[in-house]
Amino acid sequence: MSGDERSTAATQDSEEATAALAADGVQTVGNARPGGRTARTRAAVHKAVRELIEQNGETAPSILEVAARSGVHAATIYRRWRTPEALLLDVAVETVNEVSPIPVTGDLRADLTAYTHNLVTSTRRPGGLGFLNAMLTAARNPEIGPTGIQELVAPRLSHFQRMLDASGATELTPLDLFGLVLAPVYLGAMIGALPQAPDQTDREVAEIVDNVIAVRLYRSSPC
Amino acid sequence: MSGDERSTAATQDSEEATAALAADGVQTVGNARPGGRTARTRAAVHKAVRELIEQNGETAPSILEVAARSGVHAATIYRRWRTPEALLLDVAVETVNEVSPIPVTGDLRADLTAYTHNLVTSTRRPGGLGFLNAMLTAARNPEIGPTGIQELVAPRLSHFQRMLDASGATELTPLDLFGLVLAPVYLGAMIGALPQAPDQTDREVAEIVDNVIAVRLYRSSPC
DNA sequence: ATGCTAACGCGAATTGTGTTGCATTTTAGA
DNA sequence: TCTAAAATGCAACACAATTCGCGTTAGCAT
Repeated sequence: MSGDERSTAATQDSEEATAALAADGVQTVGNARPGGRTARTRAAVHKAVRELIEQNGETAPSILEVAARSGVHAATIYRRWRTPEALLLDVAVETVNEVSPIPVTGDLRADLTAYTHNLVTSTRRPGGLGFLNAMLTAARNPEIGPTGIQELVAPRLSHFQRMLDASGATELTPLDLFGLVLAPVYLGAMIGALPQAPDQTDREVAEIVDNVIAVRLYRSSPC
Repeated sequence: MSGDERSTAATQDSEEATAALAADGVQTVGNARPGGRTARTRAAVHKAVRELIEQNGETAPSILEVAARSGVHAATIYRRWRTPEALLLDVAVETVNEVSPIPVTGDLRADLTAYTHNLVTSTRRPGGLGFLNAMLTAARNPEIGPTGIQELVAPRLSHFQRMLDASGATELTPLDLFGLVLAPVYLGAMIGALPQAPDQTDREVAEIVDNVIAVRLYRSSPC
């Protein structure tokens, strides 16, 4: 958040998708004015949401709570985000893009290990399942639909593609990584299967990465 | 639902877990009386929930809607299930146990293929993501906690264990299947990555099963 | 069959959530 | 600087969700 008030500048190429969906409540009919006060209230609301999540753990904050904490009037929040789910999704997407970079060094195992370790750690934090929940809610929302979800996911998938390209892993697709890394980590966290001790985290991460390697090997030569 | 009114008889060993958590609103202080009318209203409510899900797709029904449709008074539903989430979870767990059997023939690939195919198909139905959502909500509920979730999942895991035992796949654990099969299918359905054409389903299923085989081979001999 | 009481139905009361009209402030452009 | 309109604050409002008290029904044990 630093000193700059304009929090509109999120991360990399995922911004359009975020703006297109999450903050869809905005009336951009005439000439929009995203600067100044608008950015300021947006930042205040986001900040309040993050703090509330930090406090309350997995219990999602209501719009009324966010309004009280941020000092922004509830009607304003309703007008801009429409529903608590949309607000949470907006914050979640922005947070993920800030917090979970996808490394591209050319060493597949190293990249995957770094990314997975980061992912596992983040799912343990209070509200760590918030992103999954926000995505799932969006996926179940008929207003958004499959197309909308894919727009949200697309930038992450393309980053995975870069990681794979850099290491020459042509046997794998971004969707494979999604299924072999993201999916088990999130659902593992969900059923509380992830180890709590930090030293066991490394073993868990290594196992997941090994699975990816195993699939890659199997596809290149089904011995 | 057949002719029998007592829907209390669910499936296999997952019943205790269901009763212990989902229907926790029941006052079992004195001498309980789960038969007769109680079972009848429970059946009516469950039936209404299923029908509403079938109609409305992914949009979760409210308690008021369920009350209207089932003919059971809303206050009664509130008293027994406390929240819509608990009700949905109750129905979801029961449905899964009825709809998704875990085959045990001794042939790992065959068992996995049958199970996965069933799973993929069920996630496509209206409300197919309802179970995932119900579990996730439960996982995020502090009242339930990690212990509660594990109780819900335990019976399924033990079934997976039987499947693995029968085929001598000692390299794999039930959690592996959870991470390699359940997780990717659910999250794949979530981001709309699953193919829609029925003939592509087989390819998708085969790919997932192959992944499991690959991991098993890799662990038995990391060539 | 008879009594005890859990479970239910009913309707009112309460709370919480989301909407709308209007005055005021603030932004972006002329 | 000045102006049109976008964004916000405010308060009243409409509506849905949840709880409560109380009388009635119906399992279950005796």
